[in-house]
Amino acid sequence: MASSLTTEIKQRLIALVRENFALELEDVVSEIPPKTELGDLAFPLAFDLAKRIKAATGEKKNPREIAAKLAEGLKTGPGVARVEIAGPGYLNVFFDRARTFSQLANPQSAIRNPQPGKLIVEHTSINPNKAAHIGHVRNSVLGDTTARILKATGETVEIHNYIDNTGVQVADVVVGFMHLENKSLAEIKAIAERPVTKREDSFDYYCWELYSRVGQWYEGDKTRLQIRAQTLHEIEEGNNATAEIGEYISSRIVDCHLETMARLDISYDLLARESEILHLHFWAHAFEKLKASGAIVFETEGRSKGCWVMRAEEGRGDRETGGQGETESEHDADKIIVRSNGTVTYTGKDIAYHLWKLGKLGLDFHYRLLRHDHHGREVWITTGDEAAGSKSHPTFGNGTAFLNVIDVGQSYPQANVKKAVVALATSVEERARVARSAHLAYEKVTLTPAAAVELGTELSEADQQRQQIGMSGRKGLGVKADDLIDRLEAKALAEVQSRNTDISEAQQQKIARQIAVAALRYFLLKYTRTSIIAFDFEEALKFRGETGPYLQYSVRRLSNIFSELGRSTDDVRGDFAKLSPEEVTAQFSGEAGDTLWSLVYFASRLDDTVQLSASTFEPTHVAKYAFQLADQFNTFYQDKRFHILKESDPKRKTVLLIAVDVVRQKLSQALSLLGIEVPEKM
RNA sequence: GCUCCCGUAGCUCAGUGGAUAGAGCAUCUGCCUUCUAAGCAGAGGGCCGCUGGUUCGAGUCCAGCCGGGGGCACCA
Repeated sequence: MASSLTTEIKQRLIALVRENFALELEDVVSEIPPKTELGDLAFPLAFDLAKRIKAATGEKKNPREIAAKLAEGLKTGPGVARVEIAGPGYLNVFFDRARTFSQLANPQSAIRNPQPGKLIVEHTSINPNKAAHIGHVRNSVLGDTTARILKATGETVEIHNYIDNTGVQVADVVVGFMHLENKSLAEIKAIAERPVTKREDSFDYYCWELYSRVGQWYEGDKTRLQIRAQTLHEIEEGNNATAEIGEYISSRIVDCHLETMARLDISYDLLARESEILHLHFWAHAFEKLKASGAIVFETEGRSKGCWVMRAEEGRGDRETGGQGETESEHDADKIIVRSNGTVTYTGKDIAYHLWKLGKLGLDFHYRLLRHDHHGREVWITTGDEAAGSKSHPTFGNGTAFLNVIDVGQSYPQANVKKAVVALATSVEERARVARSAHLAYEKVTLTPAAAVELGTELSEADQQRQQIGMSGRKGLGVKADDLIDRLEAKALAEVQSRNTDISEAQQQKIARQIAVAALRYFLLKYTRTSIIAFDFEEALKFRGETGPYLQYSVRRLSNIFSELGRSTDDVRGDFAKLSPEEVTAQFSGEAGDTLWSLVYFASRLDDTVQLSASTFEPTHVAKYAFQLADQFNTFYQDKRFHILKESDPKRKTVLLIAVDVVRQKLSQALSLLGIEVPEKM
């Protein structure tokens, strides 16, 4: 479409530069001019060429002169209406609007070129010991949306949710039940399985509160930390009563998390559990491979004596004058993988897991079908028990690269994991593929002081001065995901009921849910990954302005035009096919024509935006695009010159309807990529 | 000490080295007899943290400062 035309024009420019100036360009930079009047595509390349020509021949050329030469060769090509030289030497290209529009009018199939290999996207990965909070939701929404966008570019994506069911955080809640509440497994089960009439009764909320109490309990007497260490040890060991309790609690909490995420239309292909990584001895295999490859070495001296370490980047302190400090600072940066007592660190286990993700470990999990998600798709979970595993499970892992959505605080261990995995790649090609793996680091969600107060926290004077306050599971301070979704749904329901009295209550509730999801997902996607979100209730609960509901409302308006019209889009396309290129062109001329064209042209840029988002793993680009397209449409919609249904000229009406249909399709696609559904009524 | 991120309108944030730096919110002024108010039009509001450098061109790249937040365990 427009993007293929861009590529074509770039190729022709490269050829023109070769013919006219005997220079070889690898690529040509293009940009979108700030105003429609300046054209559809601008090339600032004449400035650069002037310099290169001078360097090559000594001849001084005016950029405008160069641009004029290129314009001469460019303006005769297909798809190009005209070419202008602007300012100090911009080459501005105007598309053949009728031709571009007609191509857009015929929706091509949504199937993209399938890409080779499989990307493993890991997201969510919440410690299974308490309710999910808004920070976890940011992770899940980023991961889910990134996966949707990658799939749209033709990638095969497998979605994993890592379950750290044998970690300290689970141990803490086990300690809470066993030592603070003196509860047996049966009693814990009674709590977890009791009927839930209000949100606070649910098990993950119970554990949220208990976890915070355990933190205080440790504070009261530090020797109690020994109980935690012992509990953790028993959980890791397995096959004992403590481990059984840990297994039960973490499994129930995982169920809660899956329900929470399902509310936001988020699901997974596989839940990979740490207990299996331990019990199936993934590390032992990884250790042999790491040793054999030289990726880790045994330290015989210095502060890491007796440990297996991964060397820091070599050549770090080369330019130092070479004092005593040099070797020490070099070795400071080495990452210990196996401690001197022979036990493996977290990073070591994570390396083993990631070797498995890429099919490089030589071991596999056993799998069992956990459930069918809200769309009826299978969700699998790992198991260490071969007998419990399914004989006919899908193939998991064996990815060409992994993408981990993990908060920015984990950058250091994540970098070490990738370093180790890349070091084990056996060929240059494989290294290149694996190197695509990335840590999709995102910033935290913090609380504004106002939000913290609203959650019932008493702030110290120092905290009141701060711009933001960190959430803390340990302190029980945070915005629980289900609470927030509940509030959004309640607010949305009130809005829906005030506007749509003619539909059933069930229908009102469904719409309210869709609006709540849109509001929350868009709220989390409108920020770049690296921006800290200081959570504010007022901001998050907004349905106006730059929000998800605004986008939904825009699509509703687009669709209403067709329902009021009472004709199908296919029908209108039939009319459109009968128009001559001249008749279409006529609608795109003049001031009104420019306005119409800029709307259509912006709509055509969805594909480019999706590519940008996919290559940078930054879903916010699609979110911003959707908002801008909706914004532009709404302006158009209220423009007196474009009252579509009242349009008396049937040809003009047809063109306007096709334009609206193009915008509707692109906006709907964008929303679908963002995980936002469009309600039937609003 | 080393390292990563952030600093743009009153607030929250966009801004692939290019043209007159944008949006939402908030404030103010208008617009519901409609394909249209979960919306639209308009107004005000900016030493793009500071100082240098590279470049035809810097909010964007480089260096150094200033301010804020992370990370740098034989923790996970």
